Amino acid sequence: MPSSKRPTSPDEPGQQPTGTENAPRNAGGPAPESATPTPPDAPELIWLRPERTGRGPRPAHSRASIAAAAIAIADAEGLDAVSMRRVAAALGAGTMSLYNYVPKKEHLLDLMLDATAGEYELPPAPGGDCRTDLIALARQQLAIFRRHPWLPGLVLARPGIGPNALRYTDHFLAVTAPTGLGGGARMEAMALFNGFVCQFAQYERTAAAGAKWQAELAGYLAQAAMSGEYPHLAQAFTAPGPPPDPSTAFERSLDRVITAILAPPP
Amino acid sequence: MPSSKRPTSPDEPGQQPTGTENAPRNAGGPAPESATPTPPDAPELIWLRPERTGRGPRPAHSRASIAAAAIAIADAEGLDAVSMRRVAAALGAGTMSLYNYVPKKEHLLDLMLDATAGEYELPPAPGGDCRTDLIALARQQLAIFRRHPWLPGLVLARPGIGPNALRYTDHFLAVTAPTGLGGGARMEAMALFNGFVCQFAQYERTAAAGAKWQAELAGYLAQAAMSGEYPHLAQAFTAPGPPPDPSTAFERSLDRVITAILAPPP
DNA sequence: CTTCTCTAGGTACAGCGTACGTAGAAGCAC
DNA sequence: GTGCTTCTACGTACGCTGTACCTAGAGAAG
Repeated sequence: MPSSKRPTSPDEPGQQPTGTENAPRNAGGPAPESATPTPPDAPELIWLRPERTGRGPRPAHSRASIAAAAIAIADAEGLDAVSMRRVAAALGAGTMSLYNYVPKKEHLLDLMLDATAGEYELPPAPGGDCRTDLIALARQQLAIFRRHPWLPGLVLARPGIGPNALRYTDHFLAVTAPTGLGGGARMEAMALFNGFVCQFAQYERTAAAGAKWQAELAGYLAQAAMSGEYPHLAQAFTAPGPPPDPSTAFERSLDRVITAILAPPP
Repeated sequence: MPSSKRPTSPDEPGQQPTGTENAPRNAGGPAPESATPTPPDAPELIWLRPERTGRGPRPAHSRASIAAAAIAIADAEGLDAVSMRRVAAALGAGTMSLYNYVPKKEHLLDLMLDATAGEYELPPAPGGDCRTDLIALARQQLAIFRRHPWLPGLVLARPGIGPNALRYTDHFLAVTAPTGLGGGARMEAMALFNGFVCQFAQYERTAAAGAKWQAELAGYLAQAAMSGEYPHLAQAFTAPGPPPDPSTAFERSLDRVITAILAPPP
């Protein structure tokens, strides 16, 4: 595959994901010649690779410390500042040494993703009222997203599942157990729930990104409404009554989402 | 701005978006010396820049043709194949000529985004039943997303609003007018609605991305459920009853989302 | 001790976005 | 018409990216 640089998106659906450059290795040969540096059947999912095989010298770093270093950079300077060189330098390591821990940059992102999922403080057991529990969970999720402005974009682009994300999933399933919904339905509900919080955080982030951008957008919208091409938009703009309070927008929409989740299956 | 390469995300919220390299130009000087190549107050939003000023030679290309070329590349080879060089070559133009039409690559993405929003075939007036109209709209949206597998990722990363997106917005507002909700509330409803469809499409895309990846994920999940660390996950896996049919997952969740939208304000 | 496997890290390459500068074409004022 | 101005086209160059490949050397297994 000649094209490199696939920073966020996993891959296209139409073509084989990554097997192209691994498959031809030892293809057809009965004896695997000499050694196997990263064997062809190595799992794509980083969580399926053991962190340490216990053979050679002890690694100088851990997945946790690598993730922490990358997160620190992303928090301070944005996700685009997280390059392999940058993270390696932050760890005091050579650039290519990082590749001993993380076969591809995507996996570094996976590490970051799951590390943030470890920031949840989940109660040992659900509180009892499903709606209350879900609201508390959503608020905590939004807080984490706000703490790491780059996170929503990453979550939306890469549906990764690491150990910490599993802990979260387990908690969500526990909280929604009283609904009587089946496991599959509750997973779908979780997707809806997470998706909403994540998108809200992402919207918040871009809205806060720049006053100029927002002012321009408002101007463009107003101009469009005035043009007469978009009558309903114009009407929505000039409608009577107070506009909805933006500071409670999250709770308001969250309420609708939870209602949708708790509704009985059709 | 030393850091370039910001493929999808707009910017960090903490720092000024792009004014850094434009502001110092002619700062304090009373007379604007000589010419103004891309003046400092040029709008960030591409839709606020006129496509043609009518002075020099006629441009050889149009925004529409540029967007079409970029979309063709993205459809065929994925969003990462869309580089300025690649698009310019597809147009038969020199790389840097593209920058006469599109000041930054982000704006090229905006063009692509709005071009796909032009693929909706919207009826001249709402059909009458709000739920029916919304279901039809969601199906059309999903169809567009499936036609352009790279689209969900882009939409999730960049909340762009061009002329075609405005047409869509206007239609949504028209369809939801009978709900009695205010303009702001209907905009929030639209965000919820679009977000759901987009995330669903994005999920579909990654699920279809590779059999190996999906198999590994399933294996990892099963192993996690077996480990005893995630009791509710395990229970959800072994629960009795048929798992929900994946082929109707979209309609099922869409139904919940529409219910949430149509619910009266609290 | 030998051997084998693992880690650390340097070098190199193709490709990216785009700043900058030059050459020439087309519209406007006269 | 002439001349000025403003636009378009595009080559070159820079700093950055992910990562393939290779060489040493450390440390456990036999």
